[in-house]
Amino acid sequence: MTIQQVAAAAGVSPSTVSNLLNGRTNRMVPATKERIERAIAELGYRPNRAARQLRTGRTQTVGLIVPSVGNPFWGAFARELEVAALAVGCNVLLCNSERDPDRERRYVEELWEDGVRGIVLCSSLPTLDHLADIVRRGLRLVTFDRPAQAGDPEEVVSVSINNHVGGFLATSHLTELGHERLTFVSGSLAAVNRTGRFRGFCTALEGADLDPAAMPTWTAGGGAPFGDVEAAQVGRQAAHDLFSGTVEPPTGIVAINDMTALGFCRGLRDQGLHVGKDVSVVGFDDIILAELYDPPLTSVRQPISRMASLSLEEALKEDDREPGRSVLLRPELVVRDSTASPTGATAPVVADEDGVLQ
Amino acid sequence: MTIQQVAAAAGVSPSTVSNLLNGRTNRMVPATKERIERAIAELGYRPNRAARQLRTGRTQTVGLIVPSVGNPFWGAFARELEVAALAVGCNVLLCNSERDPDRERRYVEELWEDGVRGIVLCSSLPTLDHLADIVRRGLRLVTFDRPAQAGDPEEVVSVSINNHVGGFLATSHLTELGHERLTFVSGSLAAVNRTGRFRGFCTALEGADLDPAAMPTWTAGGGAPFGDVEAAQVGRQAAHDLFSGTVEPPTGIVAINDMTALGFCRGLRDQGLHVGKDVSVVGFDDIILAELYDPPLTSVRQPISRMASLSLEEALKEDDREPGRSVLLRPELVVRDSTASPTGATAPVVADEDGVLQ
DNA sequence: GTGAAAGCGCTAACAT
DNA sequence: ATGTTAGCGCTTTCAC
Repeated sequence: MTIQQVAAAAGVSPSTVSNLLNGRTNRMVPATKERIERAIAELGYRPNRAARQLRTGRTQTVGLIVPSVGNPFWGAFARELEVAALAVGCNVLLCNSERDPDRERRYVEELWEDGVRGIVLCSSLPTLDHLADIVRRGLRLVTFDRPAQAGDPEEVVSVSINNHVGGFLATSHLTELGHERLTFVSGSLAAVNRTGRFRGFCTALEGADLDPAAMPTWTAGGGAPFGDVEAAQVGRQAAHDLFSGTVEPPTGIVAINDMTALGFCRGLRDQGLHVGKDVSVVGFDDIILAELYDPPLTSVRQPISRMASLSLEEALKEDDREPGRSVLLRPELVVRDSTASPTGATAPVVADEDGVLQ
Repeated sequence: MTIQQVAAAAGVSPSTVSNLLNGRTNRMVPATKERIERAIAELGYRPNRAARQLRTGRTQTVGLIVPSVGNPFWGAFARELEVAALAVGCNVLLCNSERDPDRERRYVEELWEDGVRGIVLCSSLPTLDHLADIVRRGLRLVTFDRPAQAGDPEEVVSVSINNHVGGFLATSHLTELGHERLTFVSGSLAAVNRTGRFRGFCTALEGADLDPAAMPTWTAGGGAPFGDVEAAQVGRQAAHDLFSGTVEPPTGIVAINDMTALGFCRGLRDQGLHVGKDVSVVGFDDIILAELYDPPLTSVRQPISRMASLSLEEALKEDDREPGRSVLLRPELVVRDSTASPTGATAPVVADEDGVLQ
């Protein structure tokens, strides 16, 4: 089934069919349009993408590179992006980078050669140096959860939440409950979003007249930089380390994400401690399992649906770029049962029935 | 960067370069080979896919259609499939069907037009009628978790666990613990894998001299057929219904998957009941969160890594098809703390440290 | 062992 | 308002 056959069937030339296919219907008389449309329908014709792409150099595909779809947060985000893409007739090519710059580079090259319209990149690595040349060659790159950094190619746009605010919300929730010994638990901090959250943690502590430097700290064991799937393992390890050492352990935890938070809760349980009673835990992302967990996890929610459509929109934009544009959305704290005041009494919190803090 | 320029730089014709690119190195003298390879390296040449595909009609892409990557099980599977694909230089195009036949059909058509080598389909719908014509036109279709059914196009191959065995393992674990009132909790049973699990449930009951028909039943509320993301909601609703009615509730639950099981646990908690004490719950899939949950969830594990590589392999096979081939792998029961004997005493179970039943 | 040439299906100047 | 035409970059007979 080619455009030629359709043209023959409709008694017109291929270019007229092509014009119809590309929305230039103003260049033909309605009767012609109708004839072609009938021919297309009858023959069940669908244009060949490879030919189209070879000719125009463009595709209807965007690439999505996430650290790991094994992490439900990225799964959920991928799904939202796909919904947005579907609505505008676009495909999504999904890749897992495991936050490995080499692998990321390889995927980006691959996607670029595939002719993707743009790439939504979710790994938040400290620099984009490994991708700079491709961006300079014209790749439209959108970084998700990684605001533009000094040194980034200026063409890159970004969509993320304000991680500083997120870290701040999580932490001040704990200080307001009366916690004075807090620990920020994360795997490697070598990701832009992570340092943002950590800065928010420090800011909130200072706002509560607490000294960040005086807090019990935990650092992911050397060697293997944990991937996203191992996030839970990180949390579990942290709980073991923090509660079995000689240092007085914290009463509240801010975790880098929900998987880590849930792993931490698991680690607490390993030691017979109770989340929400002995220790308060705040997660980040508000994945679906936060609500399901026992106890339901207090978490900082990211508006992923909105973020997905914004990311897609940016990834598809043609040339009217606004270089270096960063969109920062506001996260919201969802208070559930994993946090309470350190004495055990729950502090009064005003929240709607979905748990969103007012 | 085109093949012409490489040819010019190496002082040969495009066809010789093409021969090299396609592994036909036996057709040229080693010196030529080397010269071309140097030219390719120096110019940083990479073949244009669109042109290649237009010419050959083939791609290096496989399609993957899952019910929803929002469900961590599918996220994990997608990741495994990608790993397998990466190893053989293949791309994966990921789609969420939400188990909607129309959407599925649309995606399959889309992928087919995109020239994918094959499609791995994970939705387990009762029939493949909506895809029969495309399969007949040559689409290489692999159904995951959906053994071939009577009426399927014979070209379709399948990879799945033996769901009957899985349902049996889950259920007999409970009967061996002494449970006599069991309920199978699932959303719509209109999926092949689901009926298999349910049959295993019945078989195990009969093996324990219990009458399936005498068990308390629960059926997903009418109207909206729950999608995969709503699986947790299904479980929660089931817990509410089963434990607030006039019928004597079950002491053990076999859930269709872990998300539903976790939702069920949440629902039990809503009513002040304790999983593993008041009620035993077995899930299915062994997603990463099963292990993290409180209490850790007993679940039927699917060997997804193995299943992913098998699926990919089948999807990529050229013409040497073995029509109707079904690969059935054996699931294994992972016993954790969400199951115990109805009296509250834990029955002795022999398991290795990872919880795998011996 | 290597090259010339045709053409995959489509689009977009450029005619008319 | 519609048609003619020249490729996009590659593969693959078929010559030599």
